[in-house]
Amino acid sequence: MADIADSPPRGRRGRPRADEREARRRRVLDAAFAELLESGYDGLTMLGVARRAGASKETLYAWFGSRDGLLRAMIETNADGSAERVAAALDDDGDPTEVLVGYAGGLLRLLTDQRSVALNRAAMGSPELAATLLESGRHRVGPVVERYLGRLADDGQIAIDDPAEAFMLLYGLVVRDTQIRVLLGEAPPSGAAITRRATTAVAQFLRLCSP
Amino acid sequence: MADIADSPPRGRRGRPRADEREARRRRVLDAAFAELLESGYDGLTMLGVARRAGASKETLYAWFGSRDGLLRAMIETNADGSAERVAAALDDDGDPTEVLVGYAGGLLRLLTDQRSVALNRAAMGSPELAATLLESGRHRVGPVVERYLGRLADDGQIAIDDPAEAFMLLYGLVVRDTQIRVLLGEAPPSGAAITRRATTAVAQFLRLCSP
DNA sequence: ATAGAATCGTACGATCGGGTACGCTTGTCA
DNA sequence: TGACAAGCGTACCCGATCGTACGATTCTAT
Repeated sequence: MADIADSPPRGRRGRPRADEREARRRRVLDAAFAELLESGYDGLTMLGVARRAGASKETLYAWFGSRDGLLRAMIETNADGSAERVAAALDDDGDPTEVLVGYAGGLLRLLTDQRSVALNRAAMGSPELAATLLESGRHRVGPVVERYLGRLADDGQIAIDDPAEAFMLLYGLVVRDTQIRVLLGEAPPSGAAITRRATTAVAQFLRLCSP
Repeated sequence: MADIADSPPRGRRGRPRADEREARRRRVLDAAFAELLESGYDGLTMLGVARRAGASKETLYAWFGSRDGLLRAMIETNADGSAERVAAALDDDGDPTEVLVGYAGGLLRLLTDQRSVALNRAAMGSPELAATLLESGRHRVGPVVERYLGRLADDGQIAIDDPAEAFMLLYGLVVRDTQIRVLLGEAPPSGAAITRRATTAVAQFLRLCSP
């Protein structure tokens, strides 16, 4: 239902100022996300996006080349934000438990976030998109976490053999099958549930990582 | 590539014997799975299935009513097999560790099985199918495992508060993000990797479930 | 043998979405 | 102020697929 904010006047046309380009692009991507949320991968039509964004089909093709190009742009936009948030959560010299709980909560929130869910669902419908998502998402975030865990191990705070293995363990304890369930239509966990899960998962992780 | 075995002679028509009906139905479902595997949810067309099964479109509509009806039949067929296998794995009075390792391996194999993967991907494209999958899959298997864990707890073999919670913990330790990765196109784990994972996961589970 | 059921093959109508083309409008910049 | 770029609206083509219809064919049952 949520329509686009009408920042540019209704009949807006003509050559835009440079700073408006960026806003326009965001508006189009927002519209695309909204369409994806409401109608799913199949339901995402170029005409629908264009209408919702107050743009024309031809503009979309000029900017993104094709429907897949639009989807790719959406994935990359979303991944950029995710990677930044994860890196920020781990860039903290405080108590490892707290840092990890913060990261774990963020991870759960991220994975069950509306946009991520919609994109993951969409990616299941196209091998190319799936590869893009895997590449720009998991393969970019994993190493960051592994480095952090490696540092903890070097400091003797935890005892692990392999940072990658430890990362997967932590991931499993935190996420379990939550993401799949949400992808299949279950309601995402509440904020309280996320906090609870993050806390117990990190506790279990630390318990498994001490002699 | 794998084409259909040509049990019924090429030009086969006319009223079939009763025992052939069942075989025919399986052939059609097999063909549908093959199409789904190769071409995905969007690529699964009634004509394609009909051709591959050596049947006609009209027959498919007579049997399944619609494209969604066919998909639903596929999900239910697959779920029946899965539920049976899980129940069988847990119907064993032997050493809990061994039983759990057997179950864990079976679970991983199940979740990364080609057909399950294809069906899960398909379900992401349609809320109705997703609900069907969730209902006939997870919601049917979960309670079985929880009952088994509850029995272990009653016998004092493990210390847990809530069987449901314990089930989720075990699930997380076993599966981690394996299913999602496979859904997104990564290669499924090898048999050896599955065994390894099942063993360590159960060990970790038991370690977390003892005072 | 004969009737009739099940099914094939094929054709058909309808809808829908991707992608393209083009004229008209409206800002920006020189 | 005038030229030009950006973009809207709309119409159009094309291909694909769902679902339906119907005659022709071949097997089973009586």
